[in-house]
Order: sequence, then C-alpha cells, then structure tokens
Amino acid sequence: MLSNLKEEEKLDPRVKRTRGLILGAFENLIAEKGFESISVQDVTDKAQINRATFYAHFADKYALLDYSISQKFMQEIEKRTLNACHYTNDNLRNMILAVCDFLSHLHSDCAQPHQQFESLVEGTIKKQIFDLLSHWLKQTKTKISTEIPATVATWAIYGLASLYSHSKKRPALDKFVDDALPLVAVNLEQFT
Amino acid sequence: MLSNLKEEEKLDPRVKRTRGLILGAFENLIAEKGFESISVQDVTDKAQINRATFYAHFADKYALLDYSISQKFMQEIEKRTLNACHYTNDNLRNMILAVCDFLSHLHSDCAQPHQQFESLVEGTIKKQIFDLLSHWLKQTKTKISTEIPATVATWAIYGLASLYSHSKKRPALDKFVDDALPLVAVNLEQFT
DNA sequence: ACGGATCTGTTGGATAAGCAACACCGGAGA
DNA sequence: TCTCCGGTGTTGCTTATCCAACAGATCCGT
Repeated sequence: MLSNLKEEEKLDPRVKRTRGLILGAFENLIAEKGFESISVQDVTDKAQINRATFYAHFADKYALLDYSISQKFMQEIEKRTLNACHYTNDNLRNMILAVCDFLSHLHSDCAQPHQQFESLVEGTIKKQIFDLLSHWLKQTKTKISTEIPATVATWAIYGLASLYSHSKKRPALDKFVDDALPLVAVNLEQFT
Repeated sequence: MLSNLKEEEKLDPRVKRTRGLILGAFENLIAEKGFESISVQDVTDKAQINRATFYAHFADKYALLDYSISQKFMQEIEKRTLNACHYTNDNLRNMILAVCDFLSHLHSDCAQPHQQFESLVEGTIKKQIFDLLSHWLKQTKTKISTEIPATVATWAIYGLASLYSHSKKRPALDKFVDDALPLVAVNLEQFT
C-alpha cells in the first residue's frame, strides 16, 4: 500500500495508458474549471476514451479525485524517499515540508477550490499521512499503541500545511517548519 | 484524396488515438536521432503500444514516414486553404511559399537529415504537389493534357524550395518567391 | 564459418476498450 | 404539474489492441 508501483508495472499496457489519459485530462480540467463543475463526460471527451471505459476504472469522479490526489502526493513522498524510511526528527521535518509543498502547488494548479474539493483532498491526504506515520512508528517495535499519537500528528501536520498554503504572503517555508516542528515532535518523542 | 479529413472523423477512437500516439512518438524520435537509426521498436516503445499493433497500421517505418510527411504537408496546404482552390498566379505563389516553409521547418525539426531521408521526403512531397496541381489544371476544363506541365512545375517548385531551405543564410522568402514565381508560371500560363 | 544478439514481420487466441441502448435522476421551463 | 434535457451508471455484443511465440534477416565478434 505504501508504494503500489511494483504491481502497477506489470499491468496491461492498455490499462496504464487509459489511466494516464484519464488522469491527464482530469488534471487539465481541474485547472480549467475546478472540480465541482467537471462531469464524467468532460473527462472522457478530453481523454479520448469511451464513457463506459471510465467506469471500468473508477466508480465516479470522486474516486478519480481520490486516486489522482493520492498518486500525486505519493510522488511528492517518494521524491523525498520518505516511503522507505523510519521515524526520525529529520524525516518528520521532511514530511511536513512535503505536505506544505503539495498543498501549495495544489492551490496554484486548481481553479476556484471550493469547500467540497478541499475537504475531499483533506480526507485523502490525511489517510496517506496517517498510514505512513503508522508505518514509521510500528518499526520502532514499541508496545505502545500507535493509533492515538499518529492521529494527533496527522491532524497537526495537515493543519499546519493548510495554514501555510492558505496564508496570503507565504512566509519562508524553512522558517515556518522550524517553528512548527517541535510542537508535532513532542507528541511522538516516545518513539525516538 | 485531397483532404481525407472527412473519413478520418468517423474512425474508431482507438484507431485515431493509436495513430496519434505513433505519429507523436515518431516525430519526437526523428528530432532526437534521425530517421535512419529509428527502429519500429523505438516507435512502439515511446508510443506505448504493442509492436504488432504498429503493423496493423503501417507496413513498415517507410510507410509511417510517408504518412507522417503527407499529413504534415497537407496541414500546411490546408492552412492556406489551397486544397479548395483553382489555378491562379496567387495560389501558385502560395503553394511555393507552403513548400518552402514546410522544408525549412522540416530541416530544423529533424536530426541529421541523411540522403535516404531527404529523397523519401522528396518523393512524398512531389506526389502531393503533383496531385494538387493536376487538380487545379483540370478544373480549367482544358483539353490540353495536364501531365507534362504539372510535372515540370512540380519539379521546379520542389527544386526551388529545396534550394531555399538548404541555403546557408536564407534570403527573405517573399523576395525569393518574387524572383522565382515567373519562371514557374510561364509553364502554366496556358491554363490561366 | 559459427553462435549470439537484435530487429523484422506474422499468427491465434486472450482481453480491454468502444458502442448503442437502457432506466434512472434532478433541475429548468412552459 | 408536465415534459424536456443533460448527466449518471449499467449491459451485451463488437472490435482494436495485446501477448507470446515463431521463422527469417542482418550484423558482430571470435
């Protein structure tokens, strides 16, 4: 589940290609007119695929959004090789940077982000953060339950990134994370 | 045959998409490494299609080159709405401009154009010029055979464009065509 | 002259994508 | 209220693409 790249390699090339076309069309449309006003037809028209084919891959446009966001966030994570790591202060810092970067780019790439869109994204991303954090914490072989600390940290991290990405004039990211990191780290220090 | 756009409209979308992928990959590869060193595998890899699928569309890479060149030249022609026209001095002038433009762009878009490549292109383009010229001349309802005048003009036009596109510092195109046009027109003046 | 490697075209059977048609829903007007 | 319209999901059948395997061609190094 962390990095599903291996099994995606050996997929039928038609499937890979079709998903790529759908994803590409979707991202363009998001940038053009925002998520809410996109119809499945819009996507399939731009992707040059049949509407029925869309439903063979995604239940609806919400499933597509989920997949798209997960995919792109996973790339951001892999770029920083965080998926193979364990828990350290430095990795935690990089994770916060990744979420901030991701949300910042998302807001500049998407037309008129409405409430619905934002909260769908939030759900998707928080799930990813939670899974990754849990993965890190479990590697410490601790007997302490990881659920509560991971949840607290997940929400804190997303909240920070949301604040950062919405701020009018964004402060220097490094400085921002310097200030914020200790507040998150304190909840996890039992795992260091 | 002049403008095959109508029947291409109602083609199976998979066919249109596949051809588009092949054409795109081919043009990129031409720009990267030149025609001679391209293999069918290179094309299918970059286009993300199966090798067998390639052969369902083209006999070999020479057929692909022919199709690609024809396609792009036809676009150049249609851009100047020459495909719907008849013979006038002005249209002849525009045709010469079109061929010069086309060859000029071709030479800047293609890596290391070798002899084989050049002569394949020459054959393809001359066929198109000849067909279009013949079409024009036949519209004049003349009883004179069009074959010889059309051949002379075709070779002359291609020769001019070849000269122009190969010249080190290309002279102003308008001036060049001003000088050349009368020499071609004189062979066709019986059709005005 | 001999293998090994790489590319070419071609085939039969497996599978994803296309199509047309359907029932359904929610909103916009007459 | 009624109907029209545009979008949604779903279905059975058709067709384009994929795959693995094949024989043949060409080139290269030993």
